[in-house]
Amino acid sequence: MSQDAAPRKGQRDTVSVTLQDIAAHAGVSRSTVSLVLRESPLVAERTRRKVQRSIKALGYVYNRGAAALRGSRTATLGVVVYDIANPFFGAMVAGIDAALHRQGYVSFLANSEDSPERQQRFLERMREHRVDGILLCPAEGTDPALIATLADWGLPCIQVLRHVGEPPFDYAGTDFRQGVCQAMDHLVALGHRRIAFLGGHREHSATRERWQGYRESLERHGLDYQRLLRATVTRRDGFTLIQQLMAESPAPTAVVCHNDLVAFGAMLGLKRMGLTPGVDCAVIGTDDLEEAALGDPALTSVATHPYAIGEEAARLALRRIADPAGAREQVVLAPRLQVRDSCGAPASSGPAASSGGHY
Amino acid sequence: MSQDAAPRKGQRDTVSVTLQDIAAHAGVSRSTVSLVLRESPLVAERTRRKVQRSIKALGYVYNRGAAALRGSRTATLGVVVYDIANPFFGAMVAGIDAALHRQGYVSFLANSEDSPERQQRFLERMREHRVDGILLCPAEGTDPALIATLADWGLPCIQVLRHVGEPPFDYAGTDFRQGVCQAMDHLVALGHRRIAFLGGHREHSATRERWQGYRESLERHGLDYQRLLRATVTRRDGFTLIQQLMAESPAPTAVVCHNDLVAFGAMLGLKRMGLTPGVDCAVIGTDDLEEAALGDPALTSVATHPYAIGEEAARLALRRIADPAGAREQVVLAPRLQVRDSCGAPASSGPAASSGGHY
DNA sequence: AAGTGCTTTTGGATTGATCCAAAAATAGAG
DNA sequence: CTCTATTTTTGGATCAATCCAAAAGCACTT
Repeated sequence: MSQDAAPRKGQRDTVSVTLQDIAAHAGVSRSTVSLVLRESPLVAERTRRKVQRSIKALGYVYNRGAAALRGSRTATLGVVVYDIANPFFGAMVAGIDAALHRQGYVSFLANSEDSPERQQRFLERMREHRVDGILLCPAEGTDPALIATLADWGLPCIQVLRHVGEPPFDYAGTDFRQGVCQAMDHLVALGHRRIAFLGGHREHSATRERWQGYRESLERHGLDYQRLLRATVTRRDGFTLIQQLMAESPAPTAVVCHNDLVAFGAMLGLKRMGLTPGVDCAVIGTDDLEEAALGDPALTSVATHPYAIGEEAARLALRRIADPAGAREQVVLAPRLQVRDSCGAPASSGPAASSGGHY
Repeated sequence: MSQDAAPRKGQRDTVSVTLQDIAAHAGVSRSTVSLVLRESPLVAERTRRKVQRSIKALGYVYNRGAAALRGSRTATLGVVVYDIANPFFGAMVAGIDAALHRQGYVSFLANSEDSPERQQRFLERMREHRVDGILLCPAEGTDPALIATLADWGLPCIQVLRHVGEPPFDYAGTDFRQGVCQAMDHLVALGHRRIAFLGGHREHSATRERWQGYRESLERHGLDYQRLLRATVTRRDGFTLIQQLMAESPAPTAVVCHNDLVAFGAMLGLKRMGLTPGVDCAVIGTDDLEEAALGDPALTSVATHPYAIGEEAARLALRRIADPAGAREQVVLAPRLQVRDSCGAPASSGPAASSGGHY
């Protein structure tokens, strides 16, 4: 009879070791063991060691679910992106992952595919799982009220890359406006005066910021030529649009692209027309993906540091969880123009210097 | 005094609505509400509706943590990949995500960066979170004993893409051997007789399978030329290795690459030498990433369907969770050669037909 | 009216940790 | 050798659900 109660070898997965068991083994109370596990400074050194020995001896596994039920943290976070197959987001998620891991956090990932409905379902599920916070790259068409809803739910939310709703909110991203300005300045310095902008999702903060940078730069440099082609953000779009554009008269001598994928497409489109990227038309991308350096020609690109954005977003989330009432923060990294071979001076001018304007 | 106990508007996050509250509101017991939530057929239709109305009225949020404590499932899964920034894995994760979401599951993601230590830490954390199962793309250098350890932990584990340890185990992937064979057959049919293989991680099932396909094909077609260049799996490797290879004498007339990234690098390397991919040397990739179709020239590639692999892996995981003692399964998808412009007949022969061998 | 076989519903025990106020042990001062 | 002050330790209540055996309700027979 009493034999039945003994823990059976090799079948431990049914009956798991609990705090109680360790307490008994170490000759202390449940509470003390709990304190040891949470590395409380209250516990005396000798006791701590004794308990830790018992933990090892019994092969104890901490039950985070049980801890979360009584405590206030789950040490989990929800991460929503809209296109995980895009290497930009891959790198960003890698950054998030690295930063969270260091702090003992772990994250649920969802791919919204830019569908607000999918996004909503995932967020509701995250609420049921009692995550400590959310990292959100809002899907296109996200209701701005969502941010307030999450606040009502008591769920800290850090927006990443794009943002919706009214400030103040927590946000981590890059200064896309400044990035485009850098690209434009560089082109103007090389002598370009007809510069087009290629691509950009419909209505989004990240797109608006780029367009703003484009328009501002035109004005600042007193350029008349303005050509802003909206489109989605794929390689194929770049391929198609550049060919339309180069058939116009006058054609641009340079294009700045919404992202690297569009730029790759544009370079390919130029080649398809028998033109040489960087000679017949300068091309600048945005993101500086790994492949940019190995393009043909190597692509000049505005580096937006997705890995770093991910890290910053994760850190910000942890700060907000620690201090939910703290002032909202906006971490905006500075982009950096990575100059390579895809943009030279305009065709008619020599390999001339930084004083623009002989076109 | 008693006013203080009343739930305060707009501050509901401190005191949450529980089953008990709903039971009281609907005039039934806690157990009945629980049954309704789990869609048990035991509950009478009238009762169900009454309870559901109360759930809506009180704005109840299911607490999955509490449910998991008493019940046996957490409806969560751990997913480990080794390079989330690689678009192949991005697509795979998207497939996993889609399949899990449909079943109400949600997944923790970790990026091991091919470090067995990071992988180990994550798996331990997953155990503490009591996930129902693991989808594992084992990091390079993973101890084969890991699979047995996970089994000891009572954690179902589906290996994806690569596998370690002894069969039987659960696995989802592609038949890489067959993929390489398809590529080789195609090249031989076009008249190629000197075909090299480029790239491949050190020791891995997924690499071994490809090499096996290469060697088998050489033998089957009676080819003497054999050149297998090991390397890691990046664009840069392809770029470097192809240039070494083409400087040899005799040089190959075609290369099959470990993945598309290596193939892109190889095409770029050929151009750098003044050669034309698809004319001076045929190139075939593996994976068929989105960018393959838009390469210059468009890349012929063995499609390995990462999204589908992700879906299959997720489905297999759910099956194994439902039936932990069931027979182990290996879901191996068939790859498909996607013919494009990067491989023609060898330079000296005409645009000749399917009867190989005039070289 | 009692008995039979269903379908529904129920309360108490249980899961495994944390919180908290209070008790116990120890150190230091007079 | 007390008495206080400080450091450690503790047990009971609690978190919010599920499990399970038993009770209640209900429709039919007989």
